[in-house]
This record gives sequence, structure tokens and C-alpha cells, in this order.
Amino acid sequence: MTTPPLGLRDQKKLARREAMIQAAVRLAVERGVENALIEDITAAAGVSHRTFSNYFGGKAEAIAARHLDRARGVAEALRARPAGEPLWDAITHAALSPYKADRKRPDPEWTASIRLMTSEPSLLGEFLKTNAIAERELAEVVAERTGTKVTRDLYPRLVAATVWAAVEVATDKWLSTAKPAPITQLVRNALRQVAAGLPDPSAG
Amino acid sequence: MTTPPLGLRDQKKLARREAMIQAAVRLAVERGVENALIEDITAAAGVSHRTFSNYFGGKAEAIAARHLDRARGVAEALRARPAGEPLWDAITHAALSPYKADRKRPDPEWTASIRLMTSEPSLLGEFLKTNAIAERELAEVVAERTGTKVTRDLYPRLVAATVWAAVEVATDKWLSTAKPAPITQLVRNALRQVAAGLPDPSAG
DNA sequence: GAGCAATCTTGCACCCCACGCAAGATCCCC
DNA sequence: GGGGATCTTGCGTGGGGTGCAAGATTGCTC
Repeated sequence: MTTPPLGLRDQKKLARREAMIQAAVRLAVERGVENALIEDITAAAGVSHRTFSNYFGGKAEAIAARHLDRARGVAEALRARPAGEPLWDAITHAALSPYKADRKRPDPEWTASIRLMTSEPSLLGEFLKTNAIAERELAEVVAERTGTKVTRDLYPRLVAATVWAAVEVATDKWLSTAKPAPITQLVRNALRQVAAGLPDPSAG
Repeated sequence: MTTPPLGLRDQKKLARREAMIQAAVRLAVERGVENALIEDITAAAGVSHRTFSNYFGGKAEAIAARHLDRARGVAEALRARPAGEPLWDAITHAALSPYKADRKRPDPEWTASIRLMTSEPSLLGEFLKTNAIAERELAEVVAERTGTKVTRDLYPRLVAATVWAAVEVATDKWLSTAKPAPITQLVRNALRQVAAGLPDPSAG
């Protein structure tokens, strides 16, 4: 995909970033977000306190970084779908694409970070921000596909916002249920409902 | 509505809270969020630095407080709609209820705070958190209305999330357009679209 | 209406954290 | 292999969040 032969410098950057993200999530899970000092994280990642600030705006951003990468993939995946495919079919495929790499269960580290961000108030804002970024990018692709304009029409943004709403609700359900259905099925189900306009179930 | 005769103590609390919120928004607009120190805000509101922390978790929370109050009203308004009314009609009325108190144009202080929160990255997270809280409350009311359960069914949360998505997109459009249509019309329009399932406009 | 208990504000102190700056290290490329 | 670009690092500073205890204010009761 995006692999213009990477120089040594950028390789190290990626490795450092990865190390910091992983250390941040691990320590935050192990001992709680408050007790995972940035100093600890940077020590575990083998970088200086100052470098951490060069990479991330704060602890929350580091923890959300993995999810951000994943979430952005949805817009990218939609762009890769065949042009003739019906919109909501393409969207459904795109929304499920992050789970393609997972074998059976979603990546445990991703799951842990989501669980962390949705339960810790100090992280929730960053989590929602992350989704907002991905949503914005998705709206752009939807606009391309449907011949609408993000700046002019409500449509592409409504679609993107609705899709992310469905993904978030499905994910939350999956996380909070004892023996949940596969997350892909929950997402599919949620998308089907929003695409159908969510008619009142109690109104016959 | 919720006016169980207020004691002197609670009156002062409300007044202090109000003063802090107003000072926070005003100063943040005037000189930028970064340059509006909490010290300045508390000085303007006539309270101590420490008291501010007793009321709000941070600058962002204080600025978002007005919007939070407003946003929570939507769930409350939905609960007040007649039981027989079709769901999406009731929702539309509820979503428009915050604008009832405005004469012609929405409250300028509210507008300013929204503009601030959506443009300043350091505030965006708190803004989204605020909407998430309101969304959660809305889902609860939708569940009551439709005989569903928030913990069991995707439906009420999907509806709430979709409604807020529509409101946010409409608001954003209203804020970013030179001579926008009335915000109530934009919200109505957005809700109509999501309730119709957002069919692909380019697919005949 | 006076005193007592509950609640809240305030100041103090401490620690975490974000960021500007300048110097040193590392990498890229010719 | 050398010069220029880029990045890491350490230092210093200032803002901000919070536990704690003391002082002030309110509410309640007799």
C-alpha cells in the first residue's frame, strides 16, 4: 500500500512510535492510567521524556494512536472498493476491513485500548476525537463516491457520522456483553439498521 | 421544571458556576484558549483558583458546561412528548427544543462556545464527550418509548447516536456557512435524511 | 436567635505534564 | 567521507490538577 522504500531514519521513527504506544497501553492497563507515568512509559520504550512529547500530544493521544491507525483504514478501504458497488454494500465491507487482519478474535491490544479509553473519563475525549478524524476522512470518500460535496451537502457527513455511530455502538455492545456475537456480525447488523432508517419497532 | 425551592447555599453555587462558565467562555474567545489562564477566569468570576477545580475538571469542562446543559435538554424534552406521537416526530420536536428559548438567532454565547470547541483541538474532546453524555441519556428515553432495552438491544443506542450525528452535522454546517439557512431547518432536514436511511443519491 | 453540625471555600504544597530552546547525535545523499 | 538536514535529548519554565486541613458560611434545631 503505502510503502515507498523506508529509510533507516523513518524505520527508527516507526519503531519508537510503536514502542511508545505499546508501552503506554500496557502500563495503563496494568496499573491504571493515572499510575502509568509518562516517565515510566518512556523508560519502557527506551526514549527520553522529551521525545514522547515530540510524538504525542499527551498520554491519551499515545493510547489512542493504535485505534486511530485502525479507524483511518475504513476510509481507505472504502476508496478501494469497486466503483460500481452499491454504496451501503461498499460501506459495510469497508467498515469490516479492520477485522480482516484479525484471526477469529480482534487484536487483544486494540481491544484493551478501546476498553481503557471508553472506561477512563480522561481518555474518552481523545477516543471520540479519533473517531471524529476517521469520520471526516470517511465523509470525504463518501462524497467522492456519491457525487456530493462535503462543504455543500449534508449527505456525505450524515452517512459518515451514521456509519461511525453504528460501529461505535456495535463495538460497545461487543465489549460489554459476556458472550457476545462476533463483532463483525454486530457491525453488519448495526449498519443494516441505520441504512434502513431505524423505523420504530413498537409501531407495528 | 426542576425547581425544588433552592436554598441560599445552592443559589450561590449556581451563581458561582454561572459566573465561571461565562468568564471562561468570554476570556477564551477574547484572547484565545491558551492565553485565558484559569487564574484570569477565577479572578473574573470572583472565586479562588481552588474553587474552580471543585466545580470543573478543567478549562475545557467549564467551557463545555453550557452546551452540556443545553444538550441534556433534548432527552428531557423527548420524555415530555405525548406517548402516542410517532417516534421520529417526537425526536424531531425534542431535538429542536433547545432552540425554543432563542428568539430568531441561537444564543450568541452558546454559538461562541460551540465555535470555540469545534475549532480548538484542546477543546474538541470535551465537546464530543458532552454530546456522548447527552446521547446516552437520549438512548435511555428512546428505550422507554420503544419498549427496548439499552443493555440488550442495539436499537435505542443507534437511534440516539444517529440523532446526535444529525444534530452535530447540521450545527457544523450552520456554523461554517456564510449565510446559512435557519439552524432549525437544517436540523429538521438532517433528521429527515437519517430517518429515511440515507439512500444513495447517485443510484437513481 | 443562638449555637452546633454539615458543607463549602480557600490557601498551601506537591507532582505531573506540555513546550521553547539550544546542543549534541544521527542519518541522508552526493 | 563530509556537510547539511533532521531528530533526540536535557534543561528550564510555567500551567494545571488534587489531597489536606483550616477557616468561613449556611442550615437546622431547640
